[in-house]
Amino acid sequence: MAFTERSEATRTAILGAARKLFAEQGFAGTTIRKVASLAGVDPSMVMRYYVNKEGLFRAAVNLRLNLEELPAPPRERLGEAMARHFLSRWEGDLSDEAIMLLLRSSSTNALAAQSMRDVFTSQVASFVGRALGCGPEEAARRAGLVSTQLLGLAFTRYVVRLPPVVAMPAEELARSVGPVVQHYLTGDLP
Amino acid sequence: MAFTERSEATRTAILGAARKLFAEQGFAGTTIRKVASLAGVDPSMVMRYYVNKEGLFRAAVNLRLNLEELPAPPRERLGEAMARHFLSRWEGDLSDEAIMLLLRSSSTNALAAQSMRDVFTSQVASFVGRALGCGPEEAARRAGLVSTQLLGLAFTRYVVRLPPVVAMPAEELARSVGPVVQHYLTGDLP
DNA sequence: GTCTATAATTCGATAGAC
DNA sequence: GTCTATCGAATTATAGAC
Repeated sequence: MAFTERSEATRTAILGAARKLFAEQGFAGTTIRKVASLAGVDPSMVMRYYVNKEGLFRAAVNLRLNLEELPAPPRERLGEAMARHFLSRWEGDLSDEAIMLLLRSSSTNALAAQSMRDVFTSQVASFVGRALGCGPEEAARRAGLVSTQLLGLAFTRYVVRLPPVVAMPAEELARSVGPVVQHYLTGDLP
Repeated sequence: MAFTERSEATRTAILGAARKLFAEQGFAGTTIRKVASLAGVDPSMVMRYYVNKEGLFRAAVNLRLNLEELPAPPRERLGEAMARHFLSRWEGDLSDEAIMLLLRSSSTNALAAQSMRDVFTSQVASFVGRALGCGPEEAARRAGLVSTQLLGLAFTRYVVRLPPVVAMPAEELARSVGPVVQHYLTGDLP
């Protein structure tokens, strides 16, 4: 399909609104009407460009962790570097809508959970494999354990908003969680 | 209010069905009709006894971690004991509906998130304070960090169902995560 | 105590005029 | 490309008969 500039502007406005609402309210809580309203377009435009609600969600989910941007640190400081990388993505002015979207929706939406699995098996596990120079099976196990900690941090800080976890500055969290990630990366596995 | 035996049986049947469905489908995905159907009663009975959907949810949320049942282990094995306690609650035949309910609903429901905060500030933090004999502020910080790991484990294993985390037996997970919990309990804080 | 009937919304999706 | 009008389904919730 080819699109004119006009339609392209509408498409991106819809997508931006959808990302924001899916991230804030999850899949079920987001309605096509609200997305259209926030984007300033007619609800039928959403259907026209994205067919249905699932198509819109599928387009909105596009999480790149950009782990390749992480400057290769010495092996023994990899854990803290990873923790810092994730926290810096999540914090900041425009907080990472992609991860919040998956975090909020994967509890009740199969497609979101699948996307989360894809991200954390392909991107995280493959990064771990490259960084450690280990086989894919060991990389998957280590990446899985790393994910329990990093996703748990995101879940408690941004979704549940547990007061002591919210109160800690990102820098302090990176120093607390870093050694744990390091342990999962290079420590003994049971 | 006083209730007869007949109404009491209906009430508990409704509550059991509600717990199961809220745990599986979250707040938005659960409908009063489905709850009534599973409980084998008329939908209007649900309204009669629990006023509205929020009242039903409020009644269904009642999470006791039973940390007082945990036999006091030596201080240096507390981490693994806690990890094992949580995993043994979550695993097993009838898996812990209460935590799944909160886990699945707190992403998009404010009441569920509040309940999760209550549980992990009161029950977990107070347990940590007693077990370590430290002040409430330190206990809250340590309990918060412990929660990032334990909730993250539950989230990745039972909600996202990350393959490598699902594949590990509970015993292996306890041995992997135990030292981390131990570190948050008794290690240095930044 | 239990159930029928239905009100009042809301949502996703479609058809078609312009 | 954009919008109006609307369908059909599902939902929470209420009123009232039995």
